[in-house]
Amino acid sequence: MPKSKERCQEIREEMREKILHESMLFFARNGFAGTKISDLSKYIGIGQGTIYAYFQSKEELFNEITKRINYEQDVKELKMLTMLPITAKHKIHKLTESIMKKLENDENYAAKVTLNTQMLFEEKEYASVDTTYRSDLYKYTAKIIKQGQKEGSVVLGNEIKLTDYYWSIVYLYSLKKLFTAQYESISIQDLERILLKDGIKNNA
Amino acid sequence: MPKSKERCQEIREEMREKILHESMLFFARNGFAGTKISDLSKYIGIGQGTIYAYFQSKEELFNEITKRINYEQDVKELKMLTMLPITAKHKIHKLTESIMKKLENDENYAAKVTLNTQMLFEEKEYASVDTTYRSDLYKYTAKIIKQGQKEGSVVLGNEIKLTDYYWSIVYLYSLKKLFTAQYESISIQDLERILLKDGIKNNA
Amino acid sequence: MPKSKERCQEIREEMREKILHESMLFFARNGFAGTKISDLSKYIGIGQGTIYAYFQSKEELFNEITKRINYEQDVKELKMLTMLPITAKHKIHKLTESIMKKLENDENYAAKVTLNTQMLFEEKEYASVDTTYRSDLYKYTAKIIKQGQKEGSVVLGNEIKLTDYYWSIVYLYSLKKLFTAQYESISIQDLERILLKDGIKNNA
Amino acid sequence: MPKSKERCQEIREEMREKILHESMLFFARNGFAGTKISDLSKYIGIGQGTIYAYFQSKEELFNEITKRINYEQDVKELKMLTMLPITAKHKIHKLTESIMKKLENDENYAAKVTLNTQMLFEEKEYASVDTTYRSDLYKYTAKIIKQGQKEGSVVLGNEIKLTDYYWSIVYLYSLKKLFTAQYESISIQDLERILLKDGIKNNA
DNA sequence: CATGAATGAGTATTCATTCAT
DNA sequence: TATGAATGAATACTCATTCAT
Repeated sequence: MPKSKERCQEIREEMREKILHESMLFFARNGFAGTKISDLSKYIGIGQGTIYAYFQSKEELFNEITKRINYEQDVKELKMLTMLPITAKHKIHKLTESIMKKLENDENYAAKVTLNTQMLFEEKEYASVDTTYRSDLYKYTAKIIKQGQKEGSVVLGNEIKLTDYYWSIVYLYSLKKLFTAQYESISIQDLERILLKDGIKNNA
Repeated sequence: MPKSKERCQEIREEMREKILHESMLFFARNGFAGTKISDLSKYIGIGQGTIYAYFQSKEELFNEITKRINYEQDVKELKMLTMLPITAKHKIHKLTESIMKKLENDENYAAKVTLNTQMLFEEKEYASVDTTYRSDLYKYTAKIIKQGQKEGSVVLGNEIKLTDYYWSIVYLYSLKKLFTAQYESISIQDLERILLKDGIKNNA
Repeated sequence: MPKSKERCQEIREEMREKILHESMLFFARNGFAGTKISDLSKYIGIGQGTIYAYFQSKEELFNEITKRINYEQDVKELKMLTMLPITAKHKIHKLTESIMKKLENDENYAAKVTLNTQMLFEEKEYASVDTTYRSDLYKYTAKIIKQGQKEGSVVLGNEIKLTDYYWSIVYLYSLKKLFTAQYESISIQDLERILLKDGIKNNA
Repeated sequence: MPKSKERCQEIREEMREKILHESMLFFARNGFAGTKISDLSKYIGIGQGTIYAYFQSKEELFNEITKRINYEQDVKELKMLTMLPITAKHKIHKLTESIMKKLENDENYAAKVTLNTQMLFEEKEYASVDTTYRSDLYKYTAKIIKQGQKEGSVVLGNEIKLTDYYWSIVYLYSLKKLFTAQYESISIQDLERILLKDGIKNNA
C-alpha cells in the first residue's frame, strides 16, 4: 500500500512528463491558437480529459511548457565556455559546434527554440521579453563577442545586436528543422561567419 | 447610369483591395487560426458581413492574400541586377541595400515576407514549396553567388544553400519588424557577410 | 406638376402591386422562413431596398400578402350559387367546375390557396384560423351540402367536416400545381365524389 | 473493456436514433429553413454541439431524416394485401382502415408523410420524385384499383392518377394532424370514397 | 425614387472544458 | 484514473435592414 502510493505518484509524474513533452512539439508546429485539444490528445495518444487531469487549461499547459524551456544546461555550458582561457574565435567555434549538434540530434531543441520565439511574438509585454535564461545566454555570448572584437577575430559592431543576430539564426534553423520535410542545416562555418571575420583559411 | 456602373465596379475593387491590404498585416501578425473575423473587421473598420461580400470564407480571404504576395517587382529588379556588367560583390551590395530599404520603409514588405514564411509552414505539400516567384528570386540570387564565387568575393559552398540562408535572414528580420516593438535592423554589412568574404576594409 | 403628382402616386401604386403580386408566388413556393429578401428581389427584378420603400419589413410584406388573399369574389360567387333554385348536386357540379377552371387558368389562385394553408400552419393562434372569408366560404358550402343531404345526392356525415374535406383537396391540388413540374389535375368527377353519392351514371 | 466498447457503440447509436427521431417531428412542423439548431437541440433536450457530434451539418441531419423515412413495412403490408384472394373493395377497406389507425396512433407516421411531401417540394429534380418506396406503394395500390375496376367496385379512370389522389389525401390528413390543434380525422368511408363507387349501403 | 453595398443581429458550427462511466 | 461523449461559450457565416449615391 505505501509502495503503491509512491508508485502511483510516479505514474502520475510520468504521464505529466509525457504530455508536456509531446505537447511541446505539437504547439511548436501549430502555434497556440492553431492547436486543438482534440488533435493534441489524439497526437499524444490519450483522451482529451486526461490532459485536464494534469493541467487546468490549455493555457496552463502552454505556459507550463514554455516554463519548461529552460536553458539552464545551455547557460551553464556557455558560462563555462566563456571563462575558458582560449581565444574568442575558438569559443565561438565550440559554441556553434555544440548548437549545431543539438539541433541535429535533440528533437526537442528545435521545438524549444521555436516556442521561445513564438512566445516573444504573443501579445505579451514585449518589455518582459528578456526573461532570465535569455538574458544570461545573451550576456555570455556578448562577452565572448567583446573578447573577440578585442582580439580582432570578430566583426565590429554593437555586441548585443550581433548576439541577437547570431541567436536569431539559430531560431531560424530550428523553425526550418521543425517545419520543412527535407531539412538541410547550414554549416558551422556559415553560422560562425555571422560573427567571425572571414579569414581566407575558413573556407579554403 | 453607365458611368455610375463603372464607378461602382471601381468602388467594389477599392474595397476589395482595402480588405486584402489590411488583412495581410493582420494575418501576418496573428496567423490564420489566431485571427478572428470579428477582430479583423473591427481592425479594418468595416462590418463583418462586408468581408463575406467579397470573400467566401476566412480561408478564401487568406488564400487570396497569399496569392497576392507577388514578388514580380522584386524578381524584375533582381533579374536586371543579375545582368548588370558589375562585380558580384557590387551586386550583392546593391541587392542588400535595396532589401534593407524596403524593409525599413514599406510596411507591407515585412508582412509579405512573413506570410510567405507562414505559408511554407502550412500543411501543404512541402515539395511544392518552390513556387515560381520564389524559385525565380532564388535562381537569380544563386546566379550572382556563383559569379561571386568565381570572382573570389563570395564564400564557398552550395549556392542554393547560401541563397536560402541569405533570404531566410531577410524573412527573419521581417518577422522581427512585424512583431517586436523596438525593432532594430541589422546593418547592411551584417547581411552581406552571409555571402561575402570579409575583407578587412568592410568593418574597419 | 399637379398631374405629375397623381402620376407619381399611380406609379407607386403599380410598383406596390407588382411586389405584392410576385411575392405571393415566391412566398407560396418557399415559405416565410425559406424566402430571402435578396432572392425575392432578384426574382421580382428590383433592388432589395425597393421592397423597403413600400413595406416596412419582410413580415409586413408577408402579412400584406396574406391580407390580400381575399376570397371576396369567390365568396360572392358561392353565395349566389347557394341561393340559386337548382339541385345541390348541380350546385356542387358548378362549384367544382369553377374551382377547377380557376386552378387551371389563374396562376395566383394556387398561390392564394397555398399561402392560406401555410398561414394556418404558422405559429399563430389556431383558434383564430376561421378568418372571415374562410368561414363564409365554409358556411355556404356547408349549406349546399346540407341541401344535398336532404335531397339524397350528398353523402351523409357532418357537413362541416365534409366541407373541410372538400376544400382541403382544393388546397392539395393547389400545392401540386405550384410545386410539381408536370402537374396533372384531378377530374371534376373525382373532386365531386368527395361529396356526391356515386350514381352509376357518373363514371359510366 | 471489450464489453464497454460495444456498450459505447450502442449508446452512440441510441443518441443518434434519438436525435433522428425527435428531429423528424421538429423538421416536419417547422420546415428546414424554419428550424434553428438552437431551438431543435433545446427541443430534443441536448446541447447544440451534440448534434454536430453525430451529423456534419443541419443539412446532413435533414437528409438523413428523409432517407430514414422508409415505407418498407408499409410496402410489405400492402404487397401482402394485394395478393390476398379477396375483393378489391375489401382490400381497399383494409388498407384504409390500416392507414387511419396508423395516423391515429403513430405520431411519427404523420411526420413521415409530411416530410416526404416536403421533400417532393424541395428544389430537387421533380422527375426523380418517384423514389422506390413511393413507386412500390403506388404500384401495389394501382394494382388493387385495377382489380377493383374490373370487379366494378372502383370508379373508372387512370389508376395511377387515382392512386396519387388517394395517397395525397393521406398526406393531407397527416399535415392536418401535425399542425392543427384540434385535429379531426376524416372517416374511413370518406377516404374510401375516393376510390369506391358509392353503394347505397355504405353510408346508409 | 431605385439601387445594391454595408451593417450587425441572428444563426450555424467549432472547440475548450466537464463529467458520467 | 482515463476516457470520450456532452456541453455551451466562442467563432464563422448569413441575411433582414439601412443608407449613401
